[in-house]
Formats: sequence, C-alpha cells, structure tokens
Amino acid sequence: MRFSTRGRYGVKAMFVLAQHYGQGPLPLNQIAEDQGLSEAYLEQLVGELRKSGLVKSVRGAQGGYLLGKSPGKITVGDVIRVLEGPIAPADCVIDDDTLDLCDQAGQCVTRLIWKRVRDSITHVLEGITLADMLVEANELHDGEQQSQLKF
Amino acid sequence: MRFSTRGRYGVKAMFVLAQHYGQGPLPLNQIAEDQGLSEAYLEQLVGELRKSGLVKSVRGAQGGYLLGKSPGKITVGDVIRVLEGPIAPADCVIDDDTLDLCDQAGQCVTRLIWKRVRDSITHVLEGITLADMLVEANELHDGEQQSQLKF
DNA sequence: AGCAATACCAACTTGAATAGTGGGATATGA
DNA sequence: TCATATCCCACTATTCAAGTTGGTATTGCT
Repeated sequence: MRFSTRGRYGVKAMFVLAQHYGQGPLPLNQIAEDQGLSEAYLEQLVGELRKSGLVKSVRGAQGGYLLGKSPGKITVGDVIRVLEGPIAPADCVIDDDTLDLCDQAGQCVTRLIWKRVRDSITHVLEGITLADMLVEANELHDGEQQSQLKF
Repeated sequence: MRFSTRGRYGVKAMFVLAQHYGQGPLPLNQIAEDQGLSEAYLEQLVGELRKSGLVKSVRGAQGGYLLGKSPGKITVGDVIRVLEGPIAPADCVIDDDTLDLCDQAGQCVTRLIWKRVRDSITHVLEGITLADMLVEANELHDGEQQSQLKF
C-alpha cells in the first residue's frame, strides 16, 4: 500500500513549479537537481503532466515548464491521478457503478471497506492544493529557524 | 495505490471465520470455496495470520481455523498490517520518528501529506471490526431481499 | 490399526510493474 | 549557428505479486 515514485516525484516536481509560479519557465534539470531526482526519469513524468494540462512547457533555450493553472487550483489528488491512475485501494472501487469485476460486488462487505478507504484518501488529497503546500513549507521553515535560534 | 490480494483475501477469510465464530474450526477449503479463492494461496496468508495470533489452528481431521479473538476485538487494520506490512503510502512515514530514509525529511512538505493520508487510512481501517462487518453483511443482505421482493 | 482429512512448510514459476537509462530528433533564444 | 531545452521511444534490471507444486506431520473417525 504505497504510492510509487511516479506519484511522489510528481508531487515534488509540482511543488517546485509552484514555488516558481509567475517567474517564467523552469528547466527540468533545475527541478531534478532541487529534489535530487533523475532528470531523465522525471522527464517521463512531467511529460504526462503536460499532456494532462497540469503543466505547460516552453521548448528551446530558456525554455522549461510552468504550472498550467495557479497553485490554488491544483490539488495533490490531481497530480496523483495523472501519474498513478484512479485513487482506489482495490479495482472494484475504481468507480461506484461498474460491478463487472466481481460477480457478487453488490453483496460484498469488503467492497464497502475499500470504498471508505478510497473516499478517505480522496478527501485528503483533494483537500491539499499546491498553494497549501507553499504555506506549509513556510511554516516548516519558520519552525526550523526558531529551533536554530534556540541552540 | 492498491492493496494487494494478500490483504484483500485475508480480510475476506477473516470475515468468513467471523461468520463461524463459536462454531468450532473451519477447514481452509471451505473458506477458499466460500470466497472463490485458491486454497493453496490462501494457506500462505492464513499461515501468517496464525503466526500473528489473529487466528488459531486445529490440526488433523475435523481441524481447521478459528479466530484468535472475538470478532469485536479484531479490526481490518490488524489484518491488513499482518499481510501487507505497515500502513503507509510512502516509506518515509512508516513511523513518525525515523527520518533516516530522507536527509531532509524534517523540512519535507510532501512528507506531511503522506502522513495525513496514512492517518486517514489507518483511522478508517482501525474503526472497522469484524463484528462491524457482520452487521453490515446483514444490512446488505436485507436490502437485497427487499429489492428481490420489489420485482 | 489405518485411512482420510487436515494443517504445515518450502521451493519454484510466471508475468507484470517499477524505476530507471540511452540515444536521438526537434525547437528556439542569444 | 550553437547551446539549451523539450520531446519521444525503445531498452533493461530488479523486484514483487500471485500463485502452483509437492511433500511432511498431525489427528479424529471407523
């Protein structure tokens, strides 16, 4: 029950782009370096984010990537869904209606459980925007400074 | 972001054992047949559940498996943790304290997100006991009967 | 006593997914 | 025109999931 690196790296990359929002395109190598990730691998992920519209790209020299919308309008759930597929702890709850996958899905008690898990994860991830992450990053950093002053 | 069959089948098996709670040992082939699962594969899973104490076994003819505690004292989270390992969407939030996995975990914003996801999943899974599942199964079945009467 | 039913155990297999790497084509600002 | 970028596709290595197979040990029943 882990998110793969696809989703996790993707969120990190989007966070970096959010930090540079409004400052022109940011080249991939800076994002990769900033987060300590493989640039070639990250390229695949950002490519999918671009196709989904969550990021835009500018080709050529001085090019790079930008957010497709403002940080307040992109949730972590948006990013995860593009890179990891539908948020669902089991295939039978990818959506609410198609019960095809299991002949007795209608009477299945475990399915109710996976639905609740799914909704709970979705609720968390839909509730956090990139803008929220920027705020939290500031709070973390402030705390860090304070504890540095203490010692 | 899926639970594997290990956890999902394990919960199903535990549910069947809960349905037979107080009625003596239930052999594995009946559990497997009831849920439409491979007996040989399920054996591995139940073996781990036994080692963890969640189920007890009786060897020999007329033997089988029983719950180790009453259905009200076993949560879905207990079962999942035995079969899937710690509930955590990323390695860096397996527990709260060891930050070893990531040198900047203390200032990592994404880590806060994975913690919230983890806590939210844990809250759901810890909040559902096998006894709760029995109740829900009855409710599902009642609804099923009603809709059968309607048509 | 002996048989059938059952748990127990460990090794093996198959396929898919993860987490990348590598090489080249295309676009573009300076 | 050149360095800096995105873009795109094919390849690989490792790990994990999801079983299967075959055998041993135990025990109730007749």
